[in-house]
Amino acid sequence: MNLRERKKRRTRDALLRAALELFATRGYEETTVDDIAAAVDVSQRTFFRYFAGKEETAFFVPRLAESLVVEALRTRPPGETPLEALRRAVLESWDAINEAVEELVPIDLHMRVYRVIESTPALLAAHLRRSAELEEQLAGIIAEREGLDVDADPRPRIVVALFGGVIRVTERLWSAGDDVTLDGMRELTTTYLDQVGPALAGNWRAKQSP
Amino acid sequence: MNLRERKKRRTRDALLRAALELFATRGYEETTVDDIAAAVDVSQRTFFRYFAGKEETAFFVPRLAESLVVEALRTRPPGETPLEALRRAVLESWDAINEAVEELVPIDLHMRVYRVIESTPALLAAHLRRSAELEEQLAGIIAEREGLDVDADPRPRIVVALFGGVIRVTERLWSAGDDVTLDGMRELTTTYLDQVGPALAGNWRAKQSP
DNA sequence: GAGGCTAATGACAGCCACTGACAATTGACA
DNA sequence: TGTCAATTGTCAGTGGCTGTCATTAGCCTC
Repeated sequence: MNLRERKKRRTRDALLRAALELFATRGYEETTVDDIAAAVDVSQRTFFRYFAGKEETAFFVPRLAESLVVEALRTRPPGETPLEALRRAVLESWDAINEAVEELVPIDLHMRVYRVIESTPALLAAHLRRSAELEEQLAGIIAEREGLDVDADPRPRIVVALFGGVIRVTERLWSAGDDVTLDGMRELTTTYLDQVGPALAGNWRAKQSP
Repeated sequence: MNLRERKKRRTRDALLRAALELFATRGYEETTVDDIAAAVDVSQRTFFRYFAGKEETAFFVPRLAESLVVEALRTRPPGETPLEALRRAVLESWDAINEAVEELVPIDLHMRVYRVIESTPALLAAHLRRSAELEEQLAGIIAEREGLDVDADPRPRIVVALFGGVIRVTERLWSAGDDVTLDGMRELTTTYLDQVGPALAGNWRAKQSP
């Protein structure tokens, strides 16, 4: 890698970390692009040459994580049911995500930013749209696994929507709760995914959930 | 109602219709707030006194529709299962929605704006966030019906997430397709909701979806 | 129905996200 | 080392949105 390339990477990472740090401490809306640029001592214009917008910095790390999940789903054995494959893809890429993220920013910072995303309307909206795009990808992979046409058969999209819904409910609860660690999130996720079956079983009043 | 009140209502409606008309013909991003204000011959500042932002005009009508669905769910008989109640609440408030909307703007204009929402990233993001808020409300009502605590038991949120997911898949397909009528949407919705059961049944390869 | 009160409006200035254009700088490479 | 291309800074401008203040217009009382 060139000196030039290295310099660019360094600037980008510095901007990213400065932005996330500011978001986590001061809040997203309270941080201006000028603040971020000033923290790294570059012009505002340069910031926009590295990131399409302020928002993009907040989703830089999540995007990384998502790509790993997609990869994991692609390599799931074809014997598993769609819901099973999705579940395992998420849970088993957890460590790889952790590792990849840590190389970019401290995992703790990432977790704090995650909470900012959940609690900032503009960011939450963007997050949900990004999730919708991810679900579209996942549905495509599921359809392929099952030998179906996504546009002709609605079922792949429906299972993925269900799955995504559970994930989102989990994220929300996690970010609102006290245990804001990575393990806390993993635990919540497994618990909730295990609830999907019972939740759809019909009459809830018979047996209460634990 | 005062002359003052009537005048305000007229101004608001004029701004709303002008905005939607512009969005539908020229596109959302291509329409400036100044354009909207100019079309009604008021100052830009006045626009912002009626609407919190450009976005709000696009979601004024959907908000109305949502409130009717919430109302419908509240009055569903307690014997129905959660999914049943949700399904019927949506389908049976359809006519009421149609009526209420028509009083504000031509239904056809509303349908055209709906497509703009689905195809404009910024609006789609806002739409998804609003949907998430609506789902939160619906989950609360479901929990109440079943005598559960939403925060202790995840199942209400999970069913609503599934339901919402199906609705969103429907909206997306509808807005991308050719039959952009109200009846077309209603039909798609019933079809898809009927698919929920089969989609979760596990092995799809056995029986293909019609 | 004149006059005072209050609410709605317009005009203006300013902040912030973002973009295009051009000049200055800096690394790459012969 | 000198030339070329990529990176950066500066400047000017647009669009969404807000605060402020003076002006206007409906309302209500005497």
